[in-house]
Amino acid sequence: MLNVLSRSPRLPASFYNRDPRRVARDLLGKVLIRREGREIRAGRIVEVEAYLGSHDSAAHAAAGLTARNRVLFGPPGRAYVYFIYGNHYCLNVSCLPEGDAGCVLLRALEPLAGIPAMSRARGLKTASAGLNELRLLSSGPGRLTQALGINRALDNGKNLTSRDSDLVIVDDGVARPRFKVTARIGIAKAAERKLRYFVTGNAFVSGRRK
DNA sequence: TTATAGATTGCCT
DNA sequence: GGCAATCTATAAT
Repeated sequence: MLNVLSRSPRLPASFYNRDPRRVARDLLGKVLIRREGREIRAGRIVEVEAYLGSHDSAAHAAAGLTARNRVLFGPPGRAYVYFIYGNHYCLNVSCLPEGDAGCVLLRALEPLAGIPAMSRARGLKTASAGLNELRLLSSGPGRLTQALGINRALDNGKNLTSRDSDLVIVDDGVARPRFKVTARIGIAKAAERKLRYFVTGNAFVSGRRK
């Protein structure tokens, strides 16, 4: 597993230099990897949401360029990490060329590697392989960042397409899975827009899985 | 300077 | 299913 993932190619900047809705769909089935020397923590992306630019009132970019959201207006393929509800970090990837905002929020991963390290980072007692324990690792946007040790000071603005980055998304050759599209979770504005994408039938998808 | 809402989670009933 | 915890970016005063 580790060898397969280590050999897998990173997604290039051109992958992210597109409409966030297209990027969101195509990220399903790809693998997010945190490298720590020879060790890695990794999970397959099974749930995402697209956030658009100024015409999407739910997006942080809707208010225009600010100190917090400047990464969204930068080049594609960068990590946009923000702190929310006084407790949680959320990880997004910037899309579209410099000057155009837009991103994809990563909402859930299926754990693949580094599970004991993820379990420790999440403060869970057991590293057991039961499905319930595994779901607690990275099913949810705040959970997956905690599991991979992602925070704003460390990772905001990081180039996910760079060779020497310790945070990357790779394509390990698994075909894009079937997916469903629904409204986004936890937002009040533009709540009717169908911009959430998740893998059909996957147990690691957070929230409602209809 | 003060107020408020928020792309969540986990614990309680 | 309900709701408190916890803090910061941004809006309002």
